Amino acid sequence: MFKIVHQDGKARVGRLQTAHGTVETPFFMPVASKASVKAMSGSDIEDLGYQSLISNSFILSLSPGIDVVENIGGIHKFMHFNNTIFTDSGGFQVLSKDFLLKKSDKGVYFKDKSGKKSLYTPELVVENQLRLASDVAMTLDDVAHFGLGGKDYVDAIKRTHAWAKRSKQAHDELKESYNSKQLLFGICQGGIREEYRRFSTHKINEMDFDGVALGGLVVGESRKELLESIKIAVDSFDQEKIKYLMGLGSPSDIVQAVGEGVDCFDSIYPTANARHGSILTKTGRYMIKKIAYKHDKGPLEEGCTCSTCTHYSKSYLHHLLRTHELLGYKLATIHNLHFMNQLLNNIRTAIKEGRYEIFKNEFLEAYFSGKEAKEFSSQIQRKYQEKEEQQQAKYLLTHQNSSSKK
RNA sequence: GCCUCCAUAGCUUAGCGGUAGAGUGAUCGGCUGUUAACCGAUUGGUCCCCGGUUCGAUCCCGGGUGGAGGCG
Repeated sequence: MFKIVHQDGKARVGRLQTAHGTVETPFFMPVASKASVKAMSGSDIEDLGYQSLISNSFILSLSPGIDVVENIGGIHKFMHFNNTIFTDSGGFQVLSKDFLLKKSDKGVYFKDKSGKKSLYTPELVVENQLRLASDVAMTLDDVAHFGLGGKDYVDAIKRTHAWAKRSKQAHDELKESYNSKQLLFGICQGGIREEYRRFSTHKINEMDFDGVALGGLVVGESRKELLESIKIAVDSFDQEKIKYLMGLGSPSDIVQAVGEGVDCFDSIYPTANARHGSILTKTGRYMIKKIAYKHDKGPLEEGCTCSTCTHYSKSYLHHLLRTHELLGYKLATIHNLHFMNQLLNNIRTAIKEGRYEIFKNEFLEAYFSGKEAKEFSSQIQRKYQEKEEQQQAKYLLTHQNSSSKK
């Protein structure tokens, strides 16, 4: 199921075995909520070298419906992706005003676009994921909004634990009738309060899931608070278990989290950024739609081996994304996902070679001291300065005029 | 040559006797378990010109100029 094969400080390389192959950790999963990594086919994701992705059973239950995917023979066949597929529970969607109607100890009442209300119990959510035939299912959890009072966190924790227990029981009972080898991961909550997080981690750990996840993070905390919470949770989890930090996706955050012992990530970060024209590179993020790239003949990132960078220029991507050409979304997504996969490759290699700390520091140094970012910020500063001077001159002029009239 | 209509932000245009909004574009930023090809900020106007009426005209009147259409 999961085996650690290299350890370097707190960072480790492991192997997660699922019904659809082995995934080497640490790994990053692109998000395919509606059974599609936006702009990409399942084969595209395989071609980029991804061993896994994550979909969302709640969102699939709204459309096309669990039965549709089940009847076609499961989510792998449905979206034509043959490696490991995780499915999320819908727990994160309790944060969404568009979905959430009401929470109760029974479960969550969600509404769809038409306003139709349905109850999602932990048991139903587990069964939906079995019907989708994903390789790894997540329990339904209850996420508190960041910054709320202690009571909200305590309620969320209590519910999450009760639901986790019910999920596990339902999964154990149903698994056989579905003839499934699906794994089930439990999720801890607790926000950024140390005692809450520690308590929740401990409780979830006790229930002996196939893997454990850190939930309720990356929802508004500072980087420092996030890192502290990760440390606490990782510390309280059984070290032999695979640890999944849900929702984390920026390159710098991942590099740091791996250093604390996290094995698995998922996020919309690289894909959403790509579609919005934000390109990931070793020297930081930059915006391809900026006027500066209109005539740039170079690739998105110098030295990148992705199919976008080997075939197309910044100028072309600049044009495609500005004119909302569909190809632009795909080419940019290819680059960002290639970048992430490459990053995780490098991370694993560094751990295997016992130099993770050095790798981490070098990466962060380069990522945050991006030449391009610096150049542009100074350009902007200059521009604003000029503008301010102009406005001041204009003001003085009108002021003089009006006072001379008087 | 005559008649009709039009002229407001780079573009497409609202609008009103008390000096103007929108969409789009442009510039910049943000996206971290996605119903998000999205969201936000900023920038942007001699309201075609010259007169007249009026306390006050982008608005009403006259004359230009430019454009569109119609008739010769």
